[in-house]
Amino acid sequence: MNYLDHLNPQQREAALHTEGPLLILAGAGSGKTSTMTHRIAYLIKEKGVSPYRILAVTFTNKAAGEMRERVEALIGSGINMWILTFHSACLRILRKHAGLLGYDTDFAVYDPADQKAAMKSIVKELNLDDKRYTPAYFLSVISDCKEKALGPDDYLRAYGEDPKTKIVHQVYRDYEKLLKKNNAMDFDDLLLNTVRVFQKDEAALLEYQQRFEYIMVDEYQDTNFIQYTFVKMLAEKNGNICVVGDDDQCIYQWRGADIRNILEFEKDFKDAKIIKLEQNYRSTGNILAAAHSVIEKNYGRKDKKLWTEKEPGSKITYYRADDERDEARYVAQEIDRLKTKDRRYSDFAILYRTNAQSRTFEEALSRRDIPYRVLGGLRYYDRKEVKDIVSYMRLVQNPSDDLALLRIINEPKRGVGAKTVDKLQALAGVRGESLFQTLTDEEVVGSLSAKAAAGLRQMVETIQEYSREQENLRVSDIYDGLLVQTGYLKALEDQNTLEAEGRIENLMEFKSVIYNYEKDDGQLSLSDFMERIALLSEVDNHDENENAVVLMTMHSAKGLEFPFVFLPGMEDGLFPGWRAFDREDGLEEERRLCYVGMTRAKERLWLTSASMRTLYGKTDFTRESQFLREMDKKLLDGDAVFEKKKDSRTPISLDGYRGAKPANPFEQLKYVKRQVKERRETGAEAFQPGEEVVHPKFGRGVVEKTDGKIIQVSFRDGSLKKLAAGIAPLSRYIPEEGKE
DNA sequence: CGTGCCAGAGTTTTT
DNA sequence: CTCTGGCACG
Repeated sequence: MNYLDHLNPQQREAALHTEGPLLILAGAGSGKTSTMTHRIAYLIKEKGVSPYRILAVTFTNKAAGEMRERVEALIGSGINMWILTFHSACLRILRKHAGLLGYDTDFAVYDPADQKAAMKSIVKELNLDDKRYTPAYFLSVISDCKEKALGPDDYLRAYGEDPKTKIVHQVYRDYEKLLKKNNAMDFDDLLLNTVRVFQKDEAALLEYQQRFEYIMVDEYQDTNFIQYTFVKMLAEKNGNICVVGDDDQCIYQWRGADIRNILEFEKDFKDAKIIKLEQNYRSTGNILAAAHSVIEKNYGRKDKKLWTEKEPGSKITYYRADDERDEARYVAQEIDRLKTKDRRYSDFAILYRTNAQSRTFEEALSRRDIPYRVLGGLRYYDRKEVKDIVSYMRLVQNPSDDLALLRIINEPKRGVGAKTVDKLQALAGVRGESLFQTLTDEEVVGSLSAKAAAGLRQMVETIQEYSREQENLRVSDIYDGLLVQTGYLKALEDQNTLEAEGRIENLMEFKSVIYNYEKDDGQLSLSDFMERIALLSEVDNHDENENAVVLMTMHSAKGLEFPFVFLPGMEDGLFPGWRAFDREDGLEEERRLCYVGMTRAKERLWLTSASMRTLYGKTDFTRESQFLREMDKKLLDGDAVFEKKKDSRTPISLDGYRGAKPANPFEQLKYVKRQVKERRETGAEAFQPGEEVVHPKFGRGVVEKTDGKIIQVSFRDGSLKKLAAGIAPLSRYIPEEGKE
């Protein structure tokens, strides 16, 4: 059992406690994956449990992949064990049992873009006022319902009948009908329908209950009602359920995650054992303490406090920027400063609250030639060109996929407009066949305009050809063939714009995704491939080996860690976001998000804010974030949060604005803006004589004098250099903790 | 049918 | 600001 030796006592206890319900409260960075994988290894190796009888569910493909890897490292590879995401586990079950609900087992999985397209057609059909009722609105209500296992009628019962709910009810029903007709399920259906199968078919439920003697659930704090139900049904028989989570990291309540699932685990499962993992192996003491000083302000959390054997490390650096560009400039500068040769760019992460913040950082990083990668935002397979080509592939796989056909019927342009499409749809409806079927009828096609007919014939032929040959071709060949033969690639090339170029690049990138899958699985079939990408997200695509600074939202960063982390935009209204004040526990969730963000950092953490920020074209003064105010100030360094500490920059105060009091806020704003601009242009923003600075090449030094344009610095190596202000990569020297 | 202009909206989003 | 969707015009 020596492999359990690396575990600390609590971890080991958790790994050894295999029978009965177990809740592992695993704080950030407390080695929960290690604990889980060792627990699995213990079950298999020591208790002789067949891997076949173990189910481990996670939320992300990444987490599942990592867990599998680490289990295999412990007990050898090639194990037939279900280590899957909730969705892929359900997909597997449904591929077998969906017939029970009136689906073909080769049903399609609709991603959000498909859902939106489907919903749009419904809203259009019902002639609803699409100002008041957007597809997005209905989809969010429906998703909400499905997470709570409410069908259309249940919805009406739960929310009462009024004009509005009646409309939603109607739309919900139509949506369900449409999906069923297209033999498709959306993401929420995967879970809901699995539960329905279990409810409907006792034998099926029993099959899985008996098979899975041991069940493990990761990130339990983020489970919603339907996931909870799924787990509970499966675990009811054996009761050997182990859930791992951290109520402090529940950041998806707005998506239906129910924090009560973890808080009330002991009530749900009698005689549950609870083990807390409180030793943190990730962050330095100061980072941990600062994060704790924030999260402890929350009510209703399980009492726990992380500790570490690590040294306190540097304090948290706080920088109050003039505006968002100054903020980005500062971050880029800090990265330059700390990117020494034994560091990689991928050691740095910039984690923001909203995707809209990424742009300024991209600009600042490019300016310094710092490589970076933005994750999230527009998702990979949400990009138009990827979506288009995937639609072609879907058609090859299943020509009667009307939604896919509609998407690409005029992409590239074939002279098929709305009128033609309406006509074709009507015809297909009357004949009771799919659109594609209708298009194979030469008589129908012949009646269209010459241009449209020619284009469609070519398209139909291509699809049919690949459809026939898909068994004999590699996915990448199908992909290439479709791009060329449909004229899609050529149309992009002919555009000859920067945008089209970017799209082509994305298509090439997509091809390398395909290659990667083929490398793993030489026999990869088109349907295998489609299955995999259906449940893929961009963060899964993140290549940790790429040497680039990582930019993403704090939400996406959950579960990741980086030596150096920047949390920009620490301002009331941005973080916590102004919407957080609507909901009772909105602030608490934002605070948890702040905790998640801070605990991503291993060595150093920066918090920044901008005193002025332009968002959506509007510029406003900001107030430092409530979370900054809550944080233990002893742990902060750099610009003062509450009292103005020594700040080498001349602060832009309104003192210089004495002329026109009583001050008009609008005039004041203009004044400050002018000052900021002036500083940026003259580069006079930063340095005063006597100030300690640091240069990536010359090292540390002291500013001798400056006229705003040229800064004269005497460096420690004895050299005296004249540097161009605003251009030379000079930064203020920030002492490390414990030194000087 | 395709393009170009304007109005309106814009947290977070594991699958 | 910057993306999207609807509508009018060529």
